[in-house]
Formats: sequence, structure tokens, C-alpha cells
Amino acid sequence: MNKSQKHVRDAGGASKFLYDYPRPALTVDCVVFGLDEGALKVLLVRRESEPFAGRWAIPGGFVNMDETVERAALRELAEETSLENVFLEQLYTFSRVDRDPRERVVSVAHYALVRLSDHRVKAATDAREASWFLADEVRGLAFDHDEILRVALERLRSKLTYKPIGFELLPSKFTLSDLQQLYETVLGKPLDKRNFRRKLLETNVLIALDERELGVAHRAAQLYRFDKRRYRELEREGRSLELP
Amino acid sequence: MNKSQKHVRDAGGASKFLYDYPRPALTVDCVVFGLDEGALKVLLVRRESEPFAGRWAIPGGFVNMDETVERAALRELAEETSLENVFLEQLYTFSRVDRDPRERVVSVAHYALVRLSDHRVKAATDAREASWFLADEVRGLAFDHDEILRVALERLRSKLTYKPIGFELLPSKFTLSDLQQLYETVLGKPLDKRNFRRKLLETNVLIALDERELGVAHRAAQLYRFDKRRYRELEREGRSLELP
DNA sequence: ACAAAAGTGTTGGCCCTACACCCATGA
DNA sequence: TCATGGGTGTAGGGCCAACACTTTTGT
Repeated sequence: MNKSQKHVRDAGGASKFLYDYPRPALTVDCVVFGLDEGALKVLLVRRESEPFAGRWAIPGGFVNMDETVERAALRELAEETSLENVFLEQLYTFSRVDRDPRERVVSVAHYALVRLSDHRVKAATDAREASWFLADEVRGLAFDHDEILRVALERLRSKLTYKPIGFELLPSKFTLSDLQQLYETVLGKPLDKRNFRRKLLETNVLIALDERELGVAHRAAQLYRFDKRRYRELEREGRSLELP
Repeated sequence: MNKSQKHVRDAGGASKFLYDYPRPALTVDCVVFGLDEGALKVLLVRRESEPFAGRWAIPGGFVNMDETVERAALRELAEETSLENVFLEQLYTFSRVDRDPRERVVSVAHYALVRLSDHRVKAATDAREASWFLADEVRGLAFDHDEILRVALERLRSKLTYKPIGFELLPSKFTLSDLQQLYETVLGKPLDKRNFRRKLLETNVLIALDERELGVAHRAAQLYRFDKRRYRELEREGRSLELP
């Protein structure tokens, strides 16, 4: 398509294109978080070609003409890591002039949260090598991906304290201890068990199921699921589920 | 430049370009807020050409190859409205496929806060017609600018409650009543005078000047300025200036 | 003297924090 | 029976919200 472009800058009506200046390329990146045995992990793919061949990178790719950036991020994620149906939000747009050594590339970064329990196997099935790493030990990624990861972690931590996004990392049935451990892992600090439980239960956003944990060598814990409907009510009332 | 583009998709080294698919165009937009007689206003420019000729729009334009999106937003702002040295942050990237009827355009929106007292005259001096409007009465803007404005307002309101960005809207010397009125205007609700003053003063982020208000028909109020250094200390200590 | 806004303290209630023991279960 | 985590209540302190009058100044 570019081959035959002939545009007039700021032309009135005839031209199909807006200007004939160089355009930065536009990509999306997607920082995928998952919880593995209580540890916060991030999904990376290994680069096959230059620049940064062999280095680990955040999955991503170019934006097509017929999709939003969020769609593009979901598509790339599916293509590169086989992940689908994940929670995804836009994070920030990174535009340092030299962030890609080949040419000018602006990237709209996103972050996604996945239930590793549902997706454990699939992640590495694609042609590209993909693997999970401890989120706060990762360093030396390609491009400016260290920075993107840092911003994503910050966002995850702060958003977790005022929005119920943590449930996106857990299986749909979970115990209160699972949930507390998730908060402790991500926020990096211990929480008081009784206060944590009271706070969550009194908002009624958790529904106690008729089931208990299985296969544990001690008293089996109550299972809950998150009540999205109830949460939206709370939100409308202005009450907002804040954790320390 | 586009004229002579010949690229190979994902080529190893020789090609200067990454791929030969159509690229979305990339623009920036900048929602400029100012405080005028206690009212929150937004700066708009009138479009001269199609589409949406004659309609009001948020200032913005294309991103050059040698500037970040933030730089581009500052540059466009200076070019279209003569505003310089303003506080500016990235807001969100808008990418609906049909947001521009001519061709695919993705826009990285920003918001800026200006001290209208310093900039009152300049805004309309440029070739393009520019004018200030009441921020929450604006409707019928070009493109998806109604939505961009809405998101900017949301962000301003929420950020105001936990970051000291309000000072960017006031002259460098201000009274506590000025500051309170700003918060009341932007948040859209009345605040208690004594609680407001106590809260702010006990953090020590305000420095009382050796001056008082001038030319008022009643007791002249103490003037203050914001102590950025002191605020950063607070931030490092984790204390975070939250207002209701 | 009057109008207009500046400036100033106290109290009650709520929420958050800190804290320790018994219970149920499987091995 | 023991080891392991599940589950539970209370008291004290800090913080926030509500509230009204006196002071200063210009007209």
C-alpha cells in the first residue's frame, strides 16, 4: 500500500492521506502477569532476529489498520503465546526516539492478567520460545522493555489497592488465604489475616460456595468466588474496596 | 520520504524499514485546563478545514520523527496556542478505527495545566482561532474529542486528590481560599474550611510569604507558595497529601 | 457601622491496627 | 497425636467530619 502513496500535505478533500511526512511506526506491547505458586511472574518471549536477537522481550507487534491498540495487543498475545480471554488494559505509550535502533517506533504498552492455572501449558506451544520469569528479578530485556515492565509493575501494585483486579490472577474459585497471599506477594508486605478477611467479607463482594478446598493436609478452607455484579453496585455507591 | 519506500517485512539487516504494511498515522492531542474566575475552563481551537470544518477541537497534530509524544504535544500547543512552559502529562491513547473519517489515525492524548493569569492574553494571538470554554459544558467537538475531554476531566479530578497538581493552575502566590476554591471547583463539592486549612498546613508543603493579598474590600489574606522540595520529602516518606 | 471574607479549636464517631487462641483435618 | 493452616473478636488510637464565632479591613 505504501508503494503507491501520493499525498498532498493537508489537502482539502481529494487526497486519501493526511500528509507526506515520515510516520513513526506504531506497535503494541503487552506485559503479561501471572501467579505461579504464589510468585508473581511475567511472560516473556525470546527474540529470534536482530536487534537484540536471543534476548528476552515483552510480547508485542505492529498495529493493523482495522483494529484498536487493545485488539492488537490481544491478537499479538494470542499469536505469540496462545493466550486468549485475558484481562487487558492500556498502560502507557512509550516514545523515546531511540527506543528501537532500526527506525522510529512508538509503542502503546498494555498489561494483562492471566489465571496461570487455566493457561499453564499453552504458553510455550507456539513457534516462539516463551517462558515465565519472576517479575521483579527480570533485567536486561530488549529495547526499553525493562522500563515498560517497571511501569507495569507500578501500575499493577497501585491499581490492586483500589480495584478488584487481583481476581483476574486467581482461579475462579479461591480461598481467602489464596487471595491474601496474592495481595502480600504483589504488594510485597504482610497483611493482617483477621483485618483482611473482615474488610473483604463485609463488602459482600465474595460469595461463599458450597465447596471447600480439596487435597490439603489440614482443615479444608472455604472456597469463594468474586461477585462482579455486587462490586459494580458498590462502585456506583461510591464505596471503593481499598486495601492498605 | 514515503515516496521511495521499499521495505522487506522483518528483514534481517539491510532494510531501513520494519515492514511494508500500512501504518496508522500518529498524532498527539492536548487537553489544556485553566482556571478562570474560579471556573474550570478548557482551551479549544476552531478547525479550519474538513472534516469538522468550523467545529471546535482539542489542539494537536502529527508527531515528528525526532520527538517524543510529550514533546510533540508541547510543540503543537506552542504552535497552535502560543502556550509554553506548562505542566503536561500523557493521558491515554485513543485508537478507535473510525475516529478520523479520512484515514487511520491513532492519537496519544495529553493534558496540560496552565496558570491562566500568566497566559491570559496570548492564547488567541495565533493564526488559528482559540478560545476558553467551561470544561464541563463543552459538547459537540470534532472527532472523538468529547470522549478525550471526558477522560481528561476524570483524570484531573482523581489525580487532584492525591497529587499536588492543583498548584499548576494557580499563580505562584495564592491564598488558602484560592486553593480551596480550586479544589471545590474541580471536584464539584464544597469542602470544610477549617479541615482543609489544617490538613494542608500541617504537611508544611505551603510556605507563608511576607505578603498579603492586595486590593480586596475586606481583611487581606495571607499569601503562600507551594514548596516542591518539601513535597518530595513527604513523598519519599510515603505520606501522600490526600484530600477528600 | 456595616459588609465581606479571614482566621481559628474542639468533640464524637468511625475505621484501622494490633494482637492470640482454638478448631478441623489428614497424615 | 501431631502438624498445618483455617477461622474468629476486641480494645485503643488516630484521623476525619461536623460545627460557629471573632477578627480584620475597606467602603
